[in-house]
Amino acid sequence: MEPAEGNIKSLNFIEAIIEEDLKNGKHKDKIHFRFPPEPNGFLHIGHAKSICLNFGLAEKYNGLCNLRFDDTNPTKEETKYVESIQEDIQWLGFKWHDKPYYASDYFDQLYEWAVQMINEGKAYVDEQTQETISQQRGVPTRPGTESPYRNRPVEENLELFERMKNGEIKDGSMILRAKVDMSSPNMHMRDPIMYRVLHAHHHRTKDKWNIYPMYDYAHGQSDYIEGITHSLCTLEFEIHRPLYDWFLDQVADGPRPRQIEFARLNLSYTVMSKRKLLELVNKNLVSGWDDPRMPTISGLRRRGYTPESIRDFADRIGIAKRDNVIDVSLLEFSVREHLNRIAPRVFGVLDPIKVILTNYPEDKVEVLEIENNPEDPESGKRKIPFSREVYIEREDFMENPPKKFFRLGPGSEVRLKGAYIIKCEDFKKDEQGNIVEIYCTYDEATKSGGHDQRKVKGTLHWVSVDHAIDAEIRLYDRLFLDEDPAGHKDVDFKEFLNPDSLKVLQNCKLEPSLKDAVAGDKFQFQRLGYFCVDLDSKPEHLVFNRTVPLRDSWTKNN
RNA sequence: UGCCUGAUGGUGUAAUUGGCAACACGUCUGAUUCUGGAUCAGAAGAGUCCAGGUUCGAGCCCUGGUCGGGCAACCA
Repeated sequence: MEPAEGNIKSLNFIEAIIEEDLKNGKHKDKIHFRFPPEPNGFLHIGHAKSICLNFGLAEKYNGLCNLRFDDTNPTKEETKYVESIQEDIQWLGFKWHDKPYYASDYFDQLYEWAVQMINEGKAYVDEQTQETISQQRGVPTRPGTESPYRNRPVEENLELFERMKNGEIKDGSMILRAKVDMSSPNMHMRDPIMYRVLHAHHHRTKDKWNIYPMYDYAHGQSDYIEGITHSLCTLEFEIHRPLYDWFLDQVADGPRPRQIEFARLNLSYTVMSKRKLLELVNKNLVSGWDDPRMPTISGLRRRGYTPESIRDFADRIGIAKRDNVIDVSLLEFSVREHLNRIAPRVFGVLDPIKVILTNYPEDKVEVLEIENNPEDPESGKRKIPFSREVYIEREDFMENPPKKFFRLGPGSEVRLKGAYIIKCEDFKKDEQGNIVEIYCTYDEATKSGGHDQRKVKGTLHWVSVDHAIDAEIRLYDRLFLDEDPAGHKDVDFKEFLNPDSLKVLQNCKLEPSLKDAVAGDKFQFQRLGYFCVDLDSKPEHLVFNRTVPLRDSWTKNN
């Protein structure tokens, strides 16, 4: 994963800014980033991009990165989300500076600054209705009109704001507004709201506050309080930057943070908004935030993705300002790449059909040695029992195979991997015409590792019937059938849900070494794909998730 | 019709003060393989949204367009 020597990865535009600043000695202390999630949902792969960016930059430039919960809206935020967010960041392998920070820790300071702004005539209490205020704000093409309360005396503002804080004011009946510019072409500058009245219980400050600051006011000030140097956010906040700077102007006298925007991640065949993901969860269209089909970090984790693969993915997609849609296959490439290196190879038959080796002794059991991972010489070997009856994959046999079918068919030969070359002599069908048993002979001289170098085109995975253990296997496919499910004006994204995104297979046959596998263990089921043990798995009922199939140039071309 | 912003192979990202458009994924060949995986070798694929201009020379600079994204929550 390290770039080859001489192949230095070029800087993205944010790194270019940082290096320029560093060169000019702009930052006296360490550069300081922050990742500021709102605890109102689980983190997804788009957040992973941002996490890798912020924490990654801190690592690269020997700086710091805070985790700060942007918890200014108690009506949507919950403790369970702050817990999952911390778990996900740590799982990805990043460490935040010091301790988790919270915007709510700054409510007192924010309040004081607001009072100061009132005193300086830069903020006022407005008591018009929401509709009126919205109307007065006007439209982007025409200036807004000023509120009749805009120039009310400081004393009055002070008193009213105090009453708002003390809980004497009804929700929605008064707000504190910054006095900026009602005629600005930037709607965010038309006297933005700083505080609203909310008699809501906050997950941390409990019932202390009856007013809560808005994002625009709280965010930049929080950055400033924490000494953030680079405040990275997504493109939709670009238009907020003048306001971000304006609020900073009101209080800052030292070095101030600089907001830089980059394009958020879009992934094909999925949705990436917390609102939509929440909807899938609430309507039970998925099993939860960590459903393996979800693009959440917890979903990917349960699906069998590794932190390394996600960080590698984040690395590959880069950072820029133009809108982008990354193909999910790139994410899949990253997991395969990592799992190929680390996942032990095992045999598992998803759709078993019995093969009987007619010339193999009835009671004989051979213990064969097979290497665990040809990609990893350190991984050693394991023992696997072989006997007269084995299961192979149903689709590895065809009664009338096409020309280039390298597997089993009447009269043809294949190798059972790690064992012998076998030849199909006959097969049996039931009344419905389904093949139920295949009869083969084995060639004793072709035992794996022996001297006979006879080659056959096909190699199959298999499991000894008497030694097989049963398992449930969950096969996942993309959650949506449309490349951009949320991109249709007239069709709800849920219309594009893939009805076959989950297939549960029972009575799959696995090699006995898998008996003690525990949740999270990852394997390559030879010739099939990468699988991991699911959270639901129990010793008496193993459950595996398919993380991703192997690349397959056969089915792709047929 | 206002403001902000972007445009480079199919996808994503590069291209130092203007100097032969590069890398990765994908695709296609071939080699190799006891995984139709992996690996290795190679190829095709853009002349940089358009039109002008400056320059010996423009993806980079200038002018004017076109197209895409965002902005009018007491959300973040």
